[in-house]
Amino acid sequence: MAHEHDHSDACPGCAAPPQVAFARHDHSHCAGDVLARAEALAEAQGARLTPVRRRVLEILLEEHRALGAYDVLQRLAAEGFGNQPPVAYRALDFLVENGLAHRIRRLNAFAACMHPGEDHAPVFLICRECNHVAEAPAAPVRAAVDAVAASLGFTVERSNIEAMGLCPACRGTAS
Amino acid sequence: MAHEHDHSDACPGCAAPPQVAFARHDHSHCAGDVLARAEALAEAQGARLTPVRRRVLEILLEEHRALGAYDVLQRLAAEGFGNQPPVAYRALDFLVENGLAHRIRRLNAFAACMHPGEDHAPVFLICRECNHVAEAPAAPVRAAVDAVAASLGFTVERSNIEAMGLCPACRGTAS
DNA sequence: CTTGACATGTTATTGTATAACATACATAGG
DNA sequence: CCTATGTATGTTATACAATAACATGTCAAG
Ligand SMILES: [Zn+2]
Ligand SMILES: [Zn+2]
Ligand SMILES: [Zn+2]
Ligand SMILES: [Zn+2]
Repeated sequence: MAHEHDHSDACPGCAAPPQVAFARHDHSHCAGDVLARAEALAEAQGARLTPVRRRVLEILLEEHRALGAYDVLQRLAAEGFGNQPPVAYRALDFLVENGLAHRIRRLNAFAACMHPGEDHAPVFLICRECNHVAEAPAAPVRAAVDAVAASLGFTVERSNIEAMGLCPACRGTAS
Repeated sequence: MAHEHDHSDACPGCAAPPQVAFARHDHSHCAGDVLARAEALAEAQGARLTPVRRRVLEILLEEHRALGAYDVLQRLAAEGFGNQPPVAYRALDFLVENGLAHRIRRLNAFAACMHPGEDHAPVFLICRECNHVAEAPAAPVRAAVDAVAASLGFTVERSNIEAMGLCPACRGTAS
């Protein structure tokens, strides 16, 4: 489980962020679901989801938002894991490398992947007001990138597609 | 002029990068052209292209590649401008803000905009071998991003679209 | 048991970016 | 002319992000 408490109760980890996500997903259970899928995926790939790595993934899922490496590190240290930057960076890099998390370059931060296993080329929508990050599937976007790259003879291997703007909640408030 | 020397001669600034860009543009004159357009654009927008700012833009154009803020700073200092980080960051931020340069987050670097004034949503193609960066127009990509954002009620204001991969030259070499 | 591969941990350093404040310079209003 | 105001530049200092290099621990193959 991603949380130490019953998920059907008020969930501090999930409910905490005031900006409760603009994506329409089952927020109260997504963390647990994703973690289960992530475990299966790691197993299938022969990747070892060790305690630190797993805990980092859980932390990202519990927060349900983008966290800086040092934020993660702080939590790890409080739980008895190493308290030096490489501990966090190595675990985060592992997760990114294995498709279990993403790096949000605009924020110098990391977020759990909400669709592990599904071969996806995600677009990240970042609200400039509440800082909430949504991971949206974007096959068409990736296709368009590939097309323009191909026209220049460039071969795309990885891509970061990040958009800043206003989420529905914050756009309403701003009026 | 962007250069102190006659551009029809061998141009150290322009010819230097071994990887001569995979985009098909007139490299020997693009810097001068872009600078001229940038000046006109700044004028039109009421933005003041002061000596430092202009010099930073020239540096980016001369190198014709993505430069870190500290690379730029080093050159500025060598020419008698301030030698502290904010000097470079402020000029670079100004250029980005006014559409005269772009920030390549993946590289923690900045590059002159090759199409100033044209309302463009650029895609950056970054070669992992030679580090060359090409700025490709990408209206279809931006449209796709807008579409997925709209479906979630998100309003896109700015976007970073960066792709890592192999440029034509390096793909040939790698074989 | 020894070896090798890999994960974790630590120390130290490098690289990137901004806060806060001081100074210069223009230009508009009195 | 002179001062107020806005904006640009410069400096010091610090915060934030990432990696290099090395030491220790763990486990499984040979
Ligand atoms: Zn949740
Ligand atoms: Zn928001
Ligand atoms: Zn050139
Ligand atoms: Zn290349």
